[in-house]
Amino acid sequence: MTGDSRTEAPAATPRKRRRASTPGTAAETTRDRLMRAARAEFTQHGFAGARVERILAKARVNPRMLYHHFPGKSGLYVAVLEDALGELRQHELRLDVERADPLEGLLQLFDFLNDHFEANQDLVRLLSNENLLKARFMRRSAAIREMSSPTLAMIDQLLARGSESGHLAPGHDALRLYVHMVALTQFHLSNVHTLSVIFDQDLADPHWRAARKADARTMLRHFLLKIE
Amino acid sequence: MTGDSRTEAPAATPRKRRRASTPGTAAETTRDRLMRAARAEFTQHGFAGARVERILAKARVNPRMLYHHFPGKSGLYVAVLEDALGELRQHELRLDVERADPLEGLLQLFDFLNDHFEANQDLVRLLSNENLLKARFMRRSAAIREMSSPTLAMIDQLLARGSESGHLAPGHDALRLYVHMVALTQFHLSNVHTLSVIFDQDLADPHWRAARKADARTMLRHFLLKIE
Amino acid sequence: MTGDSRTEAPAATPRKRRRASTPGTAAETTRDRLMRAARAEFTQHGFAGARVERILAKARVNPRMLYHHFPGKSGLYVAVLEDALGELRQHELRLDVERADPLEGLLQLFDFLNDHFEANQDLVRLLSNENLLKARFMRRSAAIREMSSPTLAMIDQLLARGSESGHLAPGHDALRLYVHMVALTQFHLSNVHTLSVIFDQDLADPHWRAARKADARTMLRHFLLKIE
Amino acid sequence: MTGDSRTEAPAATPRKRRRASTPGTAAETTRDRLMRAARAEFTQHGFAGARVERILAKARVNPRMLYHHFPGKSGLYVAVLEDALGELRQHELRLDVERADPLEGLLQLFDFLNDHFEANQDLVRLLSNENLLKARFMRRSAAIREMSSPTLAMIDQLLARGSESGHLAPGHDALRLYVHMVALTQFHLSNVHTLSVIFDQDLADPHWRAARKADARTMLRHFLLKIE
DNA sequence: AATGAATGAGAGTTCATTCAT
DNA sequence: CATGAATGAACTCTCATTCAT
Repeated sequence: MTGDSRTEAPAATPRKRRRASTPGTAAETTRDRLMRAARAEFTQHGFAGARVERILAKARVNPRMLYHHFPGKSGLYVAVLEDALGELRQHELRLDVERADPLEGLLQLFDFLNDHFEANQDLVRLLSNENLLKARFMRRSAAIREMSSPTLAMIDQLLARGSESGHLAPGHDALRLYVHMVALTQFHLSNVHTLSVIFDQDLADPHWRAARKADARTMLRHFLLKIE
Repeated sequence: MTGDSRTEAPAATPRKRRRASTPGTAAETTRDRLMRAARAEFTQHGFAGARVERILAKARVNPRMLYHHFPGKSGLYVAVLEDALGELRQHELRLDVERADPLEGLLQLFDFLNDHFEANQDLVRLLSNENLLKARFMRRSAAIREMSSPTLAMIDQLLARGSESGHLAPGHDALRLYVHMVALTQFHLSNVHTLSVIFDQDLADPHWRAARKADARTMLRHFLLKIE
Repeated sequence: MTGDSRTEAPAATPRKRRRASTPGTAAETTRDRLMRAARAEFTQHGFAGARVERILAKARVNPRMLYHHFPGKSGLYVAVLEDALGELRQHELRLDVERADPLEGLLQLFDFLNDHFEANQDLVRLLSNENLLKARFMRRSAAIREMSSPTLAMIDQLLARGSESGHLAPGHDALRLYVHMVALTQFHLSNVHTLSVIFDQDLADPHWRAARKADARTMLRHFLLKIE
Repeated sequence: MTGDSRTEAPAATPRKRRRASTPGTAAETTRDRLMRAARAEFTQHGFAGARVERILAKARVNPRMLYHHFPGKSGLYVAVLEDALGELRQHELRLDVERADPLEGLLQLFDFLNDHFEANQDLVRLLSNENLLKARFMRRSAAIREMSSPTLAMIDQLLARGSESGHLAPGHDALRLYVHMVALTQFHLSNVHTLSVIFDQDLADPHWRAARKADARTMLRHFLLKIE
């Protein structure tokens, strides 16, 4: 562990800084290389399992440089977390909430979440790991709290319009709905390996995933429309 | 935090014999103390973050004894994992699958899972961590695979009887259904801290949890009954 | 290390004690089993590399029993050493020194040494290891010093008779001759593995050994007969 | 005890580069200090008996640095072994094989070996210990095999020239001859302590050694010239 | 903006031996 | 004559970080 006297200030702004950072290009900053390497390392090994030395080697960077750009291992970890969550929030907001059909809008959100998590399993692993740390680092990042709020507002709006127009059942709660959605789009990813071993089936198989998604989507639609 | 004051027979303990172990007695064997301490430590810190020294201290046991009873840190970890999963499987099987009404049976399973995970968050954290390790250790345990197989069979049976009698929609798949159930009973737990921070609400609140459970239960019932 | 306050008394008499000890038989004393196991262990791993636990396991004996029969690891080691050397000396004395032809007698001794070492590589390894320990343990054993003296006397006698009769060159020294003999019968054994690796040839091959022995024997005969 | 104040280039150092290393200078690199300390430690205690901690203390080096420069205890041990054997081979090759009189050449080799081993008893002990380990580590070192091959070739050449010219007996084998030579130059060293104790005489005494060497040299000359 | 050897605390593991029974 | 769990010191090795250059 490190001490971490950092309390608020987001040591590393997660948005693109300096020349758009085209990854893979030779003209990648030392800082960028560190971030990329760190993301891979933290994703693969979690915070405690991650090795600074491996990050350094992968980024082909001198130890001193890490401590020049970041406060230390934890600082780097926070930066990576902010970066990954930033990407999620940034894309999430692209939905046209104002005019979309409420049911369709919500299902679209579901689809987006499903596909984003499947495409960015880094993020899923980072979040899973961060929860195991009891959100110790996330808690300190103002940036993360700020970037999350719009989502619930959007859902709220869709639910309101939907229940007003009678297309959606009333009484739904935005946060709860969001949690259900994420549960149904993230759980099978944050547990692929264990589930695959336990039940001796490959849950990473695209067909299996497609069937699962269809199930989940159906479940959600019925839930939103529930009459009874 | 987690509750587990279990003293019962550890379903999965293929290692040493345990001298009649008089459950509930104060006389706890060294091995038992190690297991309890290890479970707490691995639960709290994950495998990489766990410290053998702390386990030893908590169990008031000499370093050598750990290696007398277990092959090492990993061996101890696997034993803990088997123990925790064993408890789940053992109780799961107590459900009366044979005679229960299919829908009721499945919802009963849902209730059981929901309550078991909420009562045994140790297990949830262990599984979450083990997945981050890509099920590296679980993969070695035949015991875990074996103890898990009856679960799907049980669900299969209920689904079959339900669709035959026309009470349940046909075409459901046992594994997929189980994954949905676990998603809807585990996700909010394996992400409490992160979600609570991100949305600035306490997802550990009993009322919130009760409401969430009701939602999930409804969602599941509709899904099972779906006619469309 | 252990302390070893033992200075003189040979804790363990190496000669057969109790019922002739027929090795391999079920009626083998605990002490015998310990000796057999210890000899194998010390032979294979040397003193520092030997593990008390392995000896215990191999002898199927309880730790306490080792310390009942021996003062500890070192005591056991000394007993093994005495035992192995005792066997050598005991056989060596069977030559008829009084009447044998001097040259033949000495060559017979050479043959005996050659064959005994090849047949008892345990002993060779034990001696090699003991020298690495600077004869630390051997030095303490009065038994070993006592059992060795007859050999030189025997050689002396043969050399004397041989030089008197003119059959052997004069001026030979018993100890030096003995050292030459042992060098030429033991070295290739106490270095088999290294030499085999270094020169990429199998020095354990019986043909190679036979040729080597013939060489050595010739060398020795010429040496004893040298006129020049 | 052993003398080796060597500061020359370590013939066998296939690892890190050594910055021009100005031989003879007081400025000894960390790696050099480690090697020197390790050589002393492994020589004195063998591989199993050697303590990394003592090497570290003697070299005044931080634990981490050992593992920065070497793969671990075994790696360090192998490096020491290569170093010591490298010195032997390097000097061995300085003999003028091409032009020397065959008999003189071989006796010169004998003299060199005798003196080198007496002066570098480190090497003798290392080899003896390595054989007890069944050449486990040496086997991994290609460097050692490579550096050793010229030796036999050299002997072969001398034997060939000698038997052609009729000065040496025909039928000699290079490897066997080398083994005899090393037996007669190394055995009394790799068994000094045990022999000295067993026969209660000081085999380290220079006079004794000189007489022994003379004996061995004679023995070898006669062997090479043998007509019979 | 960059280097790479150095640090010391602490990681997991293993040792020969002894205690309670 | 026998058990096997217990001991604590010491083992090899690894950690995130910083120093001298």
